[in-house]
Amino acid sequence: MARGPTRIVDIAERVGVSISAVSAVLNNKAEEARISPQMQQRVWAAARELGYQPNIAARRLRAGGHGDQSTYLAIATSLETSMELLGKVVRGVQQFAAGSTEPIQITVETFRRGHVDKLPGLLDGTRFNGAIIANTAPEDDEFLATATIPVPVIVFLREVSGRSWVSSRARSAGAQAASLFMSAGRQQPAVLVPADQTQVRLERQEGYIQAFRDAHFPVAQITEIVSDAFSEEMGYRAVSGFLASGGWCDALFAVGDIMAFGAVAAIKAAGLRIPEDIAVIGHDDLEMARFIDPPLTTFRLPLIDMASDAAAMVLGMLHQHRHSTAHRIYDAELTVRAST
Amino acid sequence: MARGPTRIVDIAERVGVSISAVSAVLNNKAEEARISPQMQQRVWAAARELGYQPNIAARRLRAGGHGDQSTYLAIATSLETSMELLGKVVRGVQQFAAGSTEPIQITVETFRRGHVDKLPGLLDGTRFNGAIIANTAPEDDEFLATATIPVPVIVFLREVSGRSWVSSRARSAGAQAASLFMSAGRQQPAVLVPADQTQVRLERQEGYIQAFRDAHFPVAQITEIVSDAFSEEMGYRAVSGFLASGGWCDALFAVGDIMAFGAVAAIKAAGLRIPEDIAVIGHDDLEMARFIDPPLTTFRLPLIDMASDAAAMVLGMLHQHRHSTAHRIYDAELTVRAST
DNA sequence: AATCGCAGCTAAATCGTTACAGCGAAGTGT
DNA sequence: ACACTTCGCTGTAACGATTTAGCTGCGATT
Repeated sequence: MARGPTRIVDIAERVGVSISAVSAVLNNKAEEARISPQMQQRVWAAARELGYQPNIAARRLRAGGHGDQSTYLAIATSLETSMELLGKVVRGVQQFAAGSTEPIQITVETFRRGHVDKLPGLLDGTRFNGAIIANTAPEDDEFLATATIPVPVIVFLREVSGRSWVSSRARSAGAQAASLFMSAGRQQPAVLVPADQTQVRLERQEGYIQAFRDAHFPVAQITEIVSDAFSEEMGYRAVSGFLASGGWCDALFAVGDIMAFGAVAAIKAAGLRIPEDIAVIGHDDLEMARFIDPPLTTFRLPLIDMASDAAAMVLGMLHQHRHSTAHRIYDAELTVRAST
Repeated sequence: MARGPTRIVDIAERVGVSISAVSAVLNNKAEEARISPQMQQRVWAAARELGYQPNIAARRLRAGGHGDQSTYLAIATSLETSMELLGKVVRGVQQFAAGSTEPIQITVETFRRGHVDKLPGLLDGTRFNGAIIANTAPEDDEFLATATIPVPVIVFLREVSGRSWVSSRARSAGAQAASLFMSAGRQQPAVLVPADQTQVRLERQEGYIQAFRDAHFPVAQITEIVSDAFSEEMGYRAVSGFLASGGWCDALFAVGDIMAFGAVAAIKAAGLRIPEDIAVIGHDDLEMARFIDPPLTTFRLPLIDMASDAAAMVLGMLHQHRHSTAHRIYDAELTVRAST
């Protein structure tokens, strides 16, 4: 039993029959192969007792001849994330695959945030031909920067040295939010960030703060409101807590719409008006941003195009057989709505 | 060239070297295997010219010995869907996998709505040991009901005859919404549904309408507002159009929160008050439901538990080697908020 | 008595890759 | 002149499943 997973040959031995017979039975081809009913029973019984699971890799290898030998492109993401990003990435990659001449199989693989090193197939190349990795934590980025990875990999919305990536000019978005607030004459800016920061969101924050500095804005400190997690709920609690404890600001930049939604609800619940008392800017332009009250001023990244591009880059690397890296940076576009 | 995808042996022949040598070079093991630099160059060049892609199945089969021979559990979903459901299903399955003694690999496979029959690996068992299928269209359900599928499959949020499924008591949720409106003395109920209905949402609608009928509610017709798609935007447009064209109702049940969000915005934009003029009930209890203005009364399904259950059922079927079916039904729980 | 047909199997090839155990030639040391 | 090492490879056995082409008895037919 220490032999590891049960194979067809194990069943064959136990029953005392050939592996062809077992295969026929298990594939419901017993009639064609003229296997007697009692033999079928014995095979099924043995399969159940031994806990047989077909080996998918072997099956696919065998079937591969006439079937689809396509390129496997993985979208790897950590789960501790809003699914909206994943949806757009999948859509973008599909868009690329639809326009590609070669057949591409898209799979979504998941890893625990900070544990991308355990992503199956990443280090041994046994799961996919290439991958787009999104939602990495700093530990993941560090791992990716130093590890030897046998398949082409592209990092999404991160800039990892030594790797190819597709990212955004995050600082500039932050700076743009800052100048919008400054030109509106706001006096006390704040920024809402999650405790588990990601690289691009951190850069948005930095760009925002830096822009005030650069403009010699007469404020000693830009208030930083930290939310326990990247969610509506935590955004709400962080801002509620801030306001309840006597905090004050008249301009709030949330580094993600999800948190901005919570913030907007918190501000209204505190009896303050948006934008009169506090102006709010978000980032991501989720569909919901237009439908909250008031509609949210926010930045939008062309995520679908970016993902499509990332897919093209992976395929390019795949064909080059080179270890060169490529990078692409996109700008976020600001949509001004009633919240500012 | 008509041979299909390039294999290692093709490269070996072209370069005039053994396949072991090629393998060593391509796996960056050239140093250990003592392959001369010029030979490495020639191998890489040939690989590039021939467009070599390693066969993942073969690699995994080979590596399988010491590696992870785990059970592959697929979550298959159509893409024309909000990702929020997918996220919860993935989380539920992961939760189950974490508590399971045997190693389970989770993959997300996608299909085009109405084309689940083209889902790779579904008919030939070459991709996964078992699958949870969500977001099917009626055509998909029909296919699943009649097709011979070699792997255990469980349908999520659908009741497909001849298959195992995990679903919800959707009619009863609709009926509950109706009785809430009736007991509040509402006069003219309406229901907001998407044009591309799904089974559970259709049943919510039917249960809602039936409940009014059963109560001999004095209304000839329950207004049905049809949204072009299941999205905030389309929900908004449908309700705006309805109100602008002189339509009237004082109670609206949206079969999904996403559409309810659009509806709420539309009602407010039309100058009507919620719930004074129109009461609104949604379904799904998305996190955002608590943070819109007014907070939305809505139903919640324990999707994560349901998905975990579905995973357990697939594993059960896998071990039984039986073609029996199993079913589980969950009730939605109503959370009353300010929108009613 | 020889042949035929059929039931009920078996043997072996195959899919593409990797790992491991050599093997001949050239160079080095004594 | 001989053994020994190093270099630069080669040959082949797996990995686990499916498929195709048989093969062996046995009863029935001619």
